[in-house]
Amino acid sequence: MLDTKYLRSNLEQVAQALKRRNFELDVARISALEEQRKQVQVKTQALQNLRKEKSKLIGQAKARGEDPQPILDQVSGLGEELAAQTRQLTALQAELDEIYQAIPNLLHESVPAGLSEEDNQELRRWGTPREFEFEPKDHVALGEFAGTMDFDSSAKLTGSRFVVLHGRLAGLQRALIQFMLDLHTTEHGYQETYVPYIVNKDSLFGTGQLPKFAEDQFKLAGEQEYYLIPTAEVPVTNLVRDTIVEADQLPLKRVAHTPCFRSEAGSYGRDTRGIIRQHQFEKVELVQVTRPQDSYAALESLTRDAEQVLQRLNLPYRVMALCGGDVGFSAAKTYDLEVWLPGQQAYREISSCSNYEAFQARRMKARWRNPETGKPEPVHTLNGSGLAVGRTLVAVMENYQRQDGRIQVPEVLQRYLGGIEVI
RNA sequence: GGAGAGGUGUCCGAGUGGUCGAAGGAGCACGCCUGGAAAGUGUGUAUACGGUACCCCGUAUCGAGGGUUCGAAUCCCUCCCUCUCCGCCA
Repeated sequence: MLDTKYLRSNLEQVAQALKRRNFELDVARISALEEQRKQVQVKTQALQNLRKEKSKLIGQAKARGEDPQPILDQVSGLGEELAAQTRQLTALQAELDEIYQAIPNLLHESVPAGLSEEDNQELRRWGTPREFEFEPKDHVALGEFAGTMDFDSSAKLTGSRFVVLHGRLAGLQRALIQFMLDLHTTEHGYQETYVPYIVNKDSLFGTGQLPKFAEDQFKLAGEQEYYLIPTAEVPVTNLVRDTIVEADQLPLKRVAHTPCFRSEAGSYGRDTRGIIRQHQFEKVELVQVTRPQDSYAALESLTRDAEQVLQRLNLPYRVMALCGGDVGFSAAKTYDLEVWLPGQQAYREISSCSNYEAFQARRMKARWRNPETGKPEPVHTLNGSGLAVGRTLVAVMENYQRQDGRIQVPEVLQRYLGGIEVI
């Protein structure tokens, strides 16, 4: 959510700024509604004031043992008028809230112009794609050859976009998770956090998945309105919802491994082969909560923390600055890490690191006490995958494959697999 | 699942129909005291929206939503959460 005060007093500028992300703001409608709201609000509050004054007089009259009837006569009919005004005000506010909640975050000035992912800007590359002396296979072929990646079973158990991993490959995924958690907790200063995989709608609203992206979520049946988490960003960031963090507690740096659940509505044709796009996947997520002045430095360091995982695994990647049209709804700026996949002969997204500035914090009422003003002010929130485990597994399989179809175990992972070097 | 207690400001905590945005304390900020500090002491210290404009004024908010009433933190209903005891259970 944008700062409504700022939005109201800078409507035209905001509308102009939002064009960079291809979003049309209905300035005329908002102005008209706001004007109406103001009128109704002033009238409502005047009536409330009148009621309060008269009620006070009644109380005082009664205390003196006088007959309050004359004053009671004065307020007859006031209740209905007030109720009508209140209904109108509530309706107007609901309409405005709906509009405001659907407005995406403002972009940081450094975000490159552009409308689609073709306009994303490559910032740097690391590593050199390996020269194969044979035709490299993709992860599906490798997994099926070894009998460790089983789509027949997952289709039987559940349906499409799920996978069953067997034996050493399942172990390799577990090793990746542990490696990532260990790296971020021991070398990058993140505190490991375990969180629920089911959250309520307030949490999803706080990070911006609701109300606009309800169809992307798995909603549970039952009396409670519960959802499976689409990413650990939701429970971990919402830890600071409705709280005031002391200045000396910032930055908060948290890392969590969770499964993630996404309906993938609207991506029916895409990435149907393999485990690139699944309804359920593992992810290690980095979350930071910072003072506003620190958030862009934090975005750089958080991105480097994610990059470290790829570097230690010796996987070639590139860093992309997403263009205005490709930055997500809640983010002000996003870097994507794309890993080289020999099976696809392409760089594919494996991490997305974003600064949300105060956008999520305002929705969540997550604040810190600014020592300079003494006032509670919204914090800045950031998160990034460090990394998407399923896709990292794909990258390891494809980059470390041997001609015989077996997979060399990256050195940093061997200690997690009892020292074995090949699976 | 059964029985009971409770949810109030940054925190603790009083308040059971009217003068309550809310006693008291802690914390924090500023001042006094001090060579300096501690102690002591004085003052201040919620958020949102609106009006007016930087001086204030109004309205709302005491877990959430509804109701009763001229008037609700206080009474009634529904829901959520926390704690204690019992039962069941990984």
